[in-house]
Amino acid sequence: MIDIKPSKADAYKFFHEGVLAFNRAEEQGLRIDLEYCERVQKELSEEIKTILKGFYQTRFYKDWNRSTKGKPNINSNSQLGHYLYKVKKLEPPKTTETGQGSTDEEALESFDIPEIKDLLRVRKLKKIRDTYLKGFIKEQVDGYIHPNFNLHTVRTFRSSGNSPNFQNIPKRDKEAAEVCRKALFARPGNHLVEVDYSSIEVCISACYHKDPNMIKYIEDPESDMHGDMAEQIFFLDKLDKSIPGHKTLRSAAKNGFVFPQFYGDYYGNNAPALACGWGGLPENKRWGKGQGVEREPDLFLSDHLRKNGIRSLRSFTEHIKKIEHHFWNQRFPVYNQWKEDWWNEYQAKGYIDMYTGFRCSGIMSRNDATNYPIQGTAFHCLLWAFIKLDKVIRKMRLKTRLIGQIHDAIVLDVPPDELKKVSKILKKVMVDLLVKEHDWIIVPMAIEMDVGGPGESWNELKPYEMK
DNA sequence: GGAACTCGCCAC
DNA sequence: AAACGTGGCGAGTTCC
Repeated sequence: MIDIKPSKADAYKFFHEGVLAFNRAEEQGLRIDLEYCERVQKELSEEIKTILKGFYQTRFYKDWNRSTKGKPNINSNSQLGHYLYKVKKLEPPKTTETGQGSTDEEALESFDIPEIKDLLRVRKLKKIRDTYLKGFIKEQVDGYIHPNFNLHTVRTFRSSGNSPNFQNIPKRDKEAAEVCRKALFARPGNHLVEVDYSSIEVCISACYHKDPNMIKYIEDPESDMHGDMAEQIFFLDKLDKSIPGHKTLRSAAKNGFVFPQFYGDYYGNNAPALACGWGGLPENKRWGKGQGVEREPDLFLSDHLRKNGIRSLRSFTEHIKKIEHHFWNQRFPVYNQWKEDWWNEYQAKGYIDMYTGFRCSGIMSRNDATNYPIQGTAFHCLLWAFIKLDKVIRKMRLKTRLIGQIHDAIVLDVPPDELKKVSKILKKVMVDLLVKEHDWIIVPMAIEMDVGGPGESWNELKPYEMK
């Protein structure tokens, strides 16, 4: 069978159109509340000052100060590392790429030294103040920022962003997300809208490996891959879906096992991450009674695991090793075989081709070779929709503006009287047309939309019923 | 005094 | 046998 794919020329034309569409979005930009940014910067500076005032009085700081040749600097992680690991001779919980004792949040938290908690708090506040608020102010012109989107910087042919980077504004950390996103708005009276593809990398991976079990998970709305993995990992039965801890355990399975496995991680890293996810680690290599999330009233997860013969990280790791084997050999064997075949093909040819006509060459690891096509192609779905939407919106002379993009999501500025119409166009273009015009998309695609009220910030978006 | 590097941390 | 993919950016540090 002849495999018809877009050519490199098509890929070039596609990115050329993408650059133009992104450029129009950059020109639009989004509104920032400059006064808010400046006020919060000052408030953060005050809080930092107060924390440091106390910190400078501590024995911890004075010892550090004495042991450092030259000017002491509390922003210097190399000084902190020197003090903790050379002067105080603490054992580094982990090391960096270059073999130095790590001073990241996870490493520092393991010490339970109150002064270090202050330093971590300061680090977090400075991140918000200096990377985000300061970045917005720096790039602001007449109350608008114009984030840049690039198509020429990424090995996988994804996009990147800068000045400011619109693609890494805090979201998971509630405090940081609120402070940063409260600065950003649609035009006065308009809705800020964010529409994203659901699990797009999982869908696109299925288009490559065509694993029937994975396709079933995608097609059946009643099925739940992460829920199933949580059941298997934590010895839960079906009834457990109604218990309060289920949500925690499901997201532990999703973020501690399933996604890392898809990126090429292994059980040895998954087990400690999972144990953190339910609250059994890192303090205890062996867990006692009454630890972790409550599985049901008076039955904690540590007790539940003990009942199933898992009393320590060691036995939990063995358990996860078996689950990994099952995951790739029983649950998704076709995906597993595809990874093997794909890797062999790369080794034979020296490059990999995507459905979208792009070719990645150069030295790649096993994980690279299987991750790149999925990551790139997933983004190309978004880009295809972005280009199409840009055309449709202009042709229809709508006042709605495309203003940015975050790999699998599009951000728009929408007047109230266009909201309903735009939500229909989004569904039509991002789902119906995308699938119709790409014959290699063999699974259903889905989108979700969040909308802010008129005049509300990016922090206030709520789910929107698209119908 | 700037380029290049390291580290940490934000996003998907 | 080996062992998590892609970026940007601020601050500190080192090199020239």
